[in-house]
Amino acid sequence: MGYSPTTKEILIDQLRAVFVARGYDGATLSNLARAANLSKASLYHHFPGGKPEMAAALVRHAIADLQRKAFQHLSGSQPPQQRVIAFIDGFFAYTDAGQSDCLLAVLNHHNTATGNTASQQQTITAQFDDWHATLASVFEEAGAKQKKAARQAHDLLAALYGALLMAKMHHQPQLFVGAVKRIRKRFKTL
Amino acid sequence: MGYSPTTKEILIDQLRAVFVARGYDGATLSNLARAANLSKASLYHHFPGGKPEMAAALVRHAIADLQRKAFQHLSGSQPPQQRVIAFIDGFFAYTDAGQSDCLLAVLNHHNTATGNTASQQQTITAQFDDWHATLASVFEEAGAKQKKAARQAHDLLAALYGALLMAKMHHQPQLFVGAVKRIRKRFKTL
DNA sequence: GTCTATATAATGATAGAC
DNA sequence: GTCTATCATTATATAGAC
Repeated sequence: MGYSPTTKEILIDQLRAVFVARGYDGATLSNLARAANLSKASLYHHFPGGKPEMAAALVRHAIADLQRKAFQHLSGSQPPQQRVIAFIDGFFAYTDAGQSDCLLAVLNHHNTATGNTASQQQTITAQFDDWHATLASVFEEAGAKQKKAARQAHDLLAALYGALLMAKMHHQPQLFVGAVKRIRKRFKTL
Repeated sequence: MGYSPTTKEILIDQLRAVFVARGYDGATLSNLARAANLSKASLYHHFPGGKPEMAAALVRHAIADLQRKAFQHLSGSQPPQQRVIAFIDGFFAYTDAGQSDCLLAVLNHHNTATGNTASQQQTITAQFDDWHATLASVFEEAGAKQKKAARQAHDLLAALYGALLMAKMHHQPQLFVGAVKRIRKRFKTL
């Protein structure tokens, strides 16, 4: 049987699209309300704290989503090489084959934005530190020493996010598809 | 004798810092005026077109800066391998060793922002397409076939921008230093 | 839960003095 | 070239009816 998203999950996804496309400051309540087919007042019913609370909920949701779709695969019982590949494919799925940007990367940028609390940034940074450690431990399992494993983990994440960014700069989401294929090959033999 | 920046160049650099830190929508005229030690009205004297004109001038400036510091080195008379290394080092210098973000990447994101004209995005995209072609041609000179050279160029740019982004996500600009060293090694033998 | 209407603050932008 | 003062618009946020 299929998965039925709750109405709140639908709402969150509609809001996420606006934040991803326009950034924190570019996402106005009018934009958000229009995307959700709601009035601004109704948005305040769902998120009494306004935009900061929306962003906080979206960040939590995005972290859970990326964890479930990609990093989850690093904790399986398969050999480490296979887990890394599964992670890469999961990340590919998370970005919708390069057509959707990562909300965490988008929201992380605005360091000093007005209502975008510093704690949000801290949450994102802490999560990425954690993810990096998880990925590095898999590379250690595969035989790499600690420092090398940390470097490999960093390079893999940079390659994925860099490919996503470059595809966006060239306005060719397809470039991400090819880039991920090459990243896959590069990390197939650790 | 040292290089003396004009007052307008100083102004542009002050404004650039705000746009890089806060993005297009997050950079308010109050922010910009404060950073430049000017009133909002004075900013309109220098840029009668307001924020869009500022952004246009900043994009032109950033393109010239990145061209001069990094991509310029691809057009030398040295062997292609040395030119690629010089380009990587130039990009490293452009980002101030990973401590400064690339304005072009920042402004490219906000696709549908209010006053951020679509033509600005087109300018950036066209410039990156051009830079990619230049870099690919150097890889071709080094012996790679057309398609492989294009892939190598894409992967190098993705690696550099990805490393910059990841260092920012982890709030550790130092990570960029190490990442660039590894990118250097990886592309030393084409 | 959703809406209309409204309050308050901030933003982009201009007029005009110096 | 710079400023203060001001305007029109938009933004965030709330009140209160249904």
